[in-house]
Amino acid sequence: MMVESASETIRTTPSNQNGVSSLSSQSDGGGGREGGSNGDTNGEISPVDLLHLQQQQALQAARQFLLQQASGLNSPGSNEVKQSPVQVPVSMAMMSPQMITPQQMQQILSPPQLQALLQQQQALMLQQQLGSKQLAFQQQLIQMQQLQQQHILNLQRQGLVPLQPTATMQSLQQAMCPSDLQQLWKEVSGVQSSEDALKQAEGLDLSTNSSNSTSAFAKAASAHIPLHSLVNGQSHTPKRDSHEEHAGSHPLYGHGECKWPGCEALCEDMGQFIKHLNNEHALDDRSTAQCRVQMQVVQQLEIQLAKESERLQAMMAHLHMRPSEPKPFNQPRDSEAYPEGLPHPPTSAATPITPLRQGPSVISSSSLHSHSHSHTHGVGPIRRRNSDKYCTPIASELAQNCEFYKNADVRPPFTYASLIRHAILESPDRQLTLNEIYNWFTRKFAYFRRNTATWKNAVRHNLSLHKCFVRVENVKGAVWTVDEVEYQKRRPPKMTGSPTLVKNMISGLGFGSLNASYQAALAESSLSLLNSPSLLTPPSAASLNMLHVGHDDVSSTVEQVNSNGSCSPTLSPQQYSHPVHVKEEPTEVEEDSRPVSLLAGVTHSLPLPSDERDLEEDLPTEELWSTALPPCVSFPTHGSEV
DNA sequence: CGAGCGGTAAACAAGG
DNA sequence: CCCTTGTTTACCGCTC
Repeated sequence: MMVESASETIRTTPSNQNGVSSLSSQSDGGGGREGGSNGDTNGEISPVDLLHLQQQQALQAARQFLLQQASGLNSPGSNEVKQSPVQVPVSMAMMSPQMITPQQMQQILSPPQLQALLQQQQALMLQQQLGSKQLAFQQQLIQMQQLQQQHILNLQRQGLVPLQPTATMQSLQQAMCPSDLQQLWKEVSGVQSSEDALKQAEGLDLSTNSSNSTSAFAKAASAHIPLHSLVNGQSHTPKRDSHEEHAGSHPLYGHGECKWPGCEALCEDMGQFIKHLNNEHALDDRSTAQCRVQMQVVQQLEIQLAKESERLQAMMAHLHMRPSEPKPFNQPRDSEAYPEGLPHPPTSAATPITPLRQGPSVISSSSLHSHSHSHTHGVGPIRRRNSDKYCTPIASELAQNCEFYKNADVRPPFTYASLIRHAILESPDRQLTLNEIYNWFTRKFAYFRRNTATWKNAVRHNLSLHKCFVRVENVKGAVWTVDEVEYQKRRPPKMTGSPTLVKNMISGLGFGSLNASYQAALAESSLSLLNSPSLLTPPSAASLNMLHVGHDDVSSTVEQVNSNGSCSPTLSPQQYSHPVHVKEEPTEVEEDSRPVSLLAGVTHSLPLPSDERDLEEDLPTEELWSTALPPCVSFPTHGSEV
């Protein structure tokens, strides 16, 4: 009835102001993270340096090209231009070339244009060997570099480019020859162009997306250095993120958080962190186990990187033959297509967009509601009782498809209550303010970057409605905590043995489970474009092991935390949140500043064997088992556990 | 068919 | 006065 129309209006109204305002602080920050990627200077000229040089040349060239275009020097007949015409806005052309700053360029040019410029000019550059000019333009290079990063941030902000992938991309760039690099840029620009077009066609409020992710993106970008070192498998830690450096010069400390896998404990300063490190991560079985896992992670990533690089080269080689053929890796953007595929964008050169039902439970569920729903609210209700409550371990689900949800405008197949709970439990203190919950939603799900009025209302509604959410007064206001007991209580035992459920679960978990997690882990470190068949290649025993563990991962982070202080699910709510531990810092910043990097992602999936044990004991929530269960296994009823 | 659940909408109040 | 936060009620659709 009126509901529909109402929702429609809501959907179209730019109601995202809240999110924007709350997160607006990040804005410009993305700018000059230059230090990271190229800052490390050694006397020697390594291949990496050379590649950087190439990059810079391309950037410089892009700038030159831009200037040329601005001054009307660009000849439309140029091959490169023909390939991907770049229209420079009038405003641009009217500007004096000398006055154009990278920032201005960024503002003037759309990301696709920028990318196109980069690629075109890079091609020109390389061909004409204009490298000799580079010294004269060193300053410009730096600017362009910043521009590039800003641009990437922009893209990420729009959800067009996954966070981690960016980091990986840089690694890849550094590992590839110039021509490859050039090609890569082409690939990216192509995708972005199309995706951009789609977005714009959709009339989506890009600003909305940008609102919350921006700072996160910035951080992610800044976090690419550690990642890079990680991917390279070198122990040498290149110049770390400047932030981290300043914050305290410990690799495991940054943004006020302990970066020990799965920890994320808040530490106000270095001293506190050191203390925490010594206390919580002393040399014990657990820590060593975590180290081992981390090593596996690194190993696996290295292997995967090699594979992906190889594949990428093959792809590029292939595409080079047929430049007209659009890059297949970009997934359909619309929310309809996504649910069909895997949470990890399944489309690839080899796998057309066939509705794979194998995927993680998400698929079945999300496609389920998106289709079964009669609501016309731009987005079907989350409605997904079965999977949510009994089947889909939200934690593992999120762990697996974190990247997917982050970038795809797909409604997560979880109830609000589940999501809220997860958000809260995932927080360091197991307590969040309403606004923090909002931020979590927007940060984790592209979907929740719009229709803010609707879902925020739903969040509040759920918080108030469900007993499992406990409001705790704080010095600085109120925070919400989870009463796990209540939460478990509200899961009726009715589900036991429901045929439907089992069916769902089986189909949901299917064989996709392991691979899904594997992909998820990789997704953390791979470009979305890397989501191709090879990702599905059976992981090594080690990786399997790791990933298997990784499954519990998010839950583990949660559970693990729980196990820290109090371990039993039967504990009182209070134990999940020491009531009066208030966060001091601006939460948005802190939250967003969390480097959502591969490292972080993988980190989550670090629960070691020991942790696994703990987890099982600690929180026999649904999260656990889907993850631990092999595909197609009968499911113990969740209710029976509690 | 009804109960229960989840999602959505909306009214309202309190506080900043 | 507006916005945020929080509570509450009502309704709808879905599943069981």
